[in-house]
Amino acid sequence: MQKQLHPNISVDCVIFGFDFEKLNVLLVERTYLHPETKEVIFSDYTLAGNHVYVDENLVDAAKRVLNNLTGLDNIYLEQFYAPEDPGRLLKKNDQLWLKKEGKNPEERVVSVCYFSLLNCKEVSIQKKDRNVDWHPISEIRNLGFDHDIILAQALKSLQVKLQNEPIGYEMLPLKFTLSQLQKLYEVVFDMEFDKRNFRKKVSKMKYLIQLDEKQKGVSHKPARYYIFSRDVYEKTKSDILNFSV
Amino acid sequence: MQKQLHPNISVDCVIFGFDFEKLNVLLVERTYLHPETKEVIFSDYTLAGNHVYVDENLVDAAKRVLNNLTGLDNIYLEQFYAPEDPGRLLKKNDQLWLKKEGKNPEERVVSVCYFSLLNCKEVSIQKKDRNVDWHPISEIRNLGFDHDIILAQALKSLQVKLQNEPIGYEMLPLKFTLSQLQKLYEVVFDMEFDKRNFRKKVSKMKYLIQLDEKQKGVSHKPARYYIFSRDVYEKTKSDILNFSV
DNA sequence: AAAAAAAAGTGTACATGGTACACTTTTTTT
DNA sequence: AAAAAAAGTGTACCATGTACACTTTTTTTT
Repeated sequence: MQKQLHPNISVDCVIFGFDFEKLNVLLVERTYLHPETKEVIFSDYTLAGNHVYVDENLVDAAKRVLNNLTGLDNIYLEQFYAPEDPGRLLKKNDQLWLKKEGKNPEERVVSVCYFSLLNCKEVSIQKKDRNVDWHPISEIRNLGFDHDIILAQALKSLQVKLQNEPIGYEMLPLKFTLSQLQKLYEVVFDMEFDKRNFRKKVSKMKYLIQLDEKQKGVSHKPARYYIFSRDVYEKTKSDILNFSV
Repeated sequence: MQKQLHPNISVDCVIFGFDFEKLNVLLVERTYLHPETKEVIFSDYTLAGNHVYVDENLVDAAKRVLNNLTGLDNIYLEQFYAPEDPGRLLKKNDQLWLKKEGKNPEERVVSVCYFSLLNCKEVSIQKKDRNVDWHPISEIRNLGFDHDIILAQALKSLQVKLQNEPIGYEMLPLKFTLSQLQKLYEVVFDMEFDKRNFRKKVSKMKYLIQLDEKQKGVSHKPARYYIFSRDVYEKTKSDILNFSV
């Protein structure tokens, strides 16, 4: 891998995190100070992203961005979109920011976007010099660049994917309870589900394996733990069709 | 739109066409002759694609490529993938070809890929100087560049999309029969369906509207024609969830 | 020690949707 | 008039989705 960033190619990462209560997205604060007076000209948030090295695989670049913020490797990543508009970086604030960052603000940048899935509780965010933190998805608006559009696409793609594959486990700890799993589906789809029906449904998933172990330290009846078996999943998944619309 | 192609950004189009019998893809023949002896060094096929103009929207570039080959506007287009490998154009034949085309073969090119849907019978292919034609998807292999990978992704994306939205109509004439619609689903999913069950299923789709008109000039009982009503579809589509895996 | 609080865990009846399956009808061709 | 070709049609069974409320287990509080 050659150590030079390509001026026209970037990746952006929509990093979803579940904290057992809400669906969150990892955002980077962007505060632009007046070059002389140092007063705040604007301050907002963006997704995590970076240009790719000239000889770097796109998904490797996304992994690098993710590793930079979380210190983690082997995180679930899914390519979902590339913004189409050549004017995607031309808003006034974005231009100021790009200049400050030493970029040529006129340069067209095609960004290939990935979403990744994490359990908030198991990540320690590597802040370094930047202010990086989880934000509940319901409260996110007015992101920098075209990142509102990218985030909206990411959520749709996550929903489609979660309808078709059991990727929710990527956002849960190794051992989790059925209530936690249900809450995860509820926050991703922004819907509530009936507890008995949800359990009936997941009880058919053979790759969901009940442990003898129970929760500890909770001030109510402790729940049974479950684990996800990738092995069982890979062996039992069958390509069922239902062109439902 | 500035009339200069960006050296690092391209679009590729997987143009699917249905001919009432098979699923086809529009391919461009690529024959490389020895610069002096004019003997054929290699000859194969590629998807349709082109670099984008420096100030051109990606989807507009895909529309342009499509219009170039078919003369058509307002064709269904869906972005589905961007190849990730920086070495995607480095195979020997591809390098020869790029040089011949006046491109810098060392230059990294990120391609954003679209699939589009057509009815073969309603398209007259604009061959110009190139040999462009429909190829049954089952017979396609060893495409140039990384186009085998792109095509495989396109087919998966088409299947997912067709399971969730009634985009099959994009590959049929305005008026079509239920047998034609069934055949379309069969070739896309490479499965056979039961006629009665298929009809029971589509009879629930209110945007499928039966006409009084019947087929003419067929040597058997003529079938009723149906049309797709986008209006009815848009009004009745409800976001039903089934996280089925 | 008893009561309250909190969430876990459980079953049934009904409606809807999927699946397996074969013959009659209508039209053209011979 | 008969044959060929594809259109068109219904039922029984099984699986899945949905609506719905109480008991159990544990901790916390009094």
